[in-house]
Formats: sequence, C-alpha cells, structure tokens
Amino acid sequence: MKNETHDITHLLVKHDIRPTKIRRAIAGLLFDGHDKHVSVDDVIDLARRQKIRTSVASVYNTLNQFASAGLLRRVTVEQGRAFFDTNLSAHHHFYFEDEERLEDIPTEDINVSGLPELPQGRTIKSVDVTIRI
Amino acid sequence: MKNETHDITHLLVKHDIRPTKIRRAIAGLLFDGHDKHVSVDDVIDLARRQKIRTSVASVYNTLNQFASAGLLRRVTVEQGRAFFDTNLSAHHHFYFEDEERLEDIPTEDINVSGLPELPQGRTIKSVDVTIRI
DNA sequence: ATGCCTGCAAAATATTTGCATGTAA
DNA sequence: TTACATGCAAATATTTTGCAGGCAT
Repeated sequence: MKNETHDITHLLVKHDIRPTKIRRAIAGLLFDGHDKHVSVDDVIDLARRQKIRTSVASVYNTLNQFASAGLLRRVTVEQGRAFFDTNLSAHHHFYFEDEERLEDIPTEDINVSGLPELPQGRTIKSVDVTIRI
Repeated sequence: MKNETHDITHLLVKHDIRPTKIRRAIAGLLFDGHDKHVSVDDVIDLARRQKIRTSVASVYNTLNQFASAGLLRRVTVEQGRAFFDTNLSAHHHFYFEDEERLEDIPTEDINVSGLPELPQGRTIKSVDVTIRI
C-alpha cells in the first residue's frame, strides 16, 4: 500500500500544481476517497481541527486553483456562497435549502434528453441539474 | 384597450403588494410582455434611462418582494450576482458565461425524466437545468 | 393619522488583491 | 537563487439593514 502523503503530492504534481505545505494539507482533507461538497468556511474549519494554520485568502487561492486544474468542480446554487465538489464524474445535485447543503444525484438516476439546438458557434461547457428541496 | 398603468397597479394589488410609485415604476419596466432576465444593476440602469430616481436598496427590496410574491423568479447561476426572471412558466436556461447573460430554453425543448427518489419527507421546490455555454 | 416605503449611509457577507516575507525547486 | 506561495490587511463587490423623513390608505 502506497504512502498517502506521497499520493497527494503526486496528485498535485500530476496537475501541475506545486505541492506546497498548505496545498498538500488541503488536498489531504478533501481527497480522502469520499465525495464532499465544501465551502471555504468548511475547509477552514476542517483545517483548524487538524491543527493546520492557514488564512482565508490561501484557502480561496487553493480551492480556485484546484478547480482550475480540474481537481474540484465549482458548484453554484446560491448567490454569495461557493461550493466545491470533489466528485468530478458527471452527476447532478439535490440542494437542501433549509440546511444549505448539497447531495449528489448519480447521473443514471436522472435523465436529461432532447437538448435544444445551441446558438451558433457555441459548445456546451456543462449541463447542471439542481433539484431544490 | 385597458390603461397600462392601471393594469400594473392591479397586478401589484392582486399580489398583496402596495402599489407605491417606485414599485409601479419597476413593475412597469419589467412586465411589458417580454421575458427578461435582469440583475439589480440592470433595473437601476433601466430606471435611470426613464428618469426614475431610486436607490440600490429600494431596488433590492422591490425585486426581493416581487420574487416572494411570485411575480419574479430568482435565478442563481453565478455566485455574487442575482438574476430575476420575469418568465414564470416552467423552463430552463442557457447561461452564456462570457457575456454573463441568460436565455430561456422552453420546457418542451429539453426532457428531464426519471427523477430520483426524494429523501424522506421532502418535496421538490424546483428543478433547475442550466446549460453553460 | 398610521403604518408601511424610500433613500441614504453604514453594516454585513463573500471574495479578491497587494505586498512583504517565507518556502519549494 | 529565483520564482512562486502564504498570511495579513485592505480593497471590491454584492446584498442587507437602520433610521429619519415621506407617501399610501
């Protein structure tokens, strides 16, 4: 069995991200094999619980960079709060409005078909289905 | 042919909204028979062009109130910026990322089926499909 | 007259940026 | 060593709120 720290480092390097201390720490919190939907505050709390000192700005920088690199998917369901999803496979979301919480819907549990014609010269970047409950 | 100003007043009264000057003005800008997706800034610009003096706070208050009353639908596609949709019928959206602009997709042009089971005791508030292009 | 509405400014919230210092390669 | 990362604070952006005065009923 491989060393987890080394795996995280390798994951970052593979995505052209310099494996600095903070980035490895945050990646370690996020990529533990379980799908997660985290806000910036969630990450700060998670980090604090593991005695990792960091700042809001660094968490934003790190999450945005992970998202650009394709390690995270940014999910927008509410104005004002950004969520980052560690599940990169095609899927959709339940949004629990009262709890401000996301939950995955496997792509096979929902069927979107008959996509309309796109405006000239456009390509689809994503198809997002959010079921608010 | 009925008087438009009276129609707007009646529309507000019908939704238990006191037809004040600003509210009638904003309603008049929005409910002209054409579907619109407006941000708060859009409304302020529209108002200014018609020589209607108002403030950011009042526009927010008015749009939020219209949305609560069911005269507008709030659409969230981006963190930070709220859009209000005057088209209340069931439909979905194209989001032009580079232009930060929404366009309607008629509900019959897209097919969402096989909805997954809901968590216990929940009811669907809405099903939102956003195609980012 | 009374209570809700409006504008202004200030507050609250979320996110980004500038800069000096620290750290990875 | 050199370029990039980090932390802190300040800046930006969006939305909400408090309050004094105004308007609708």
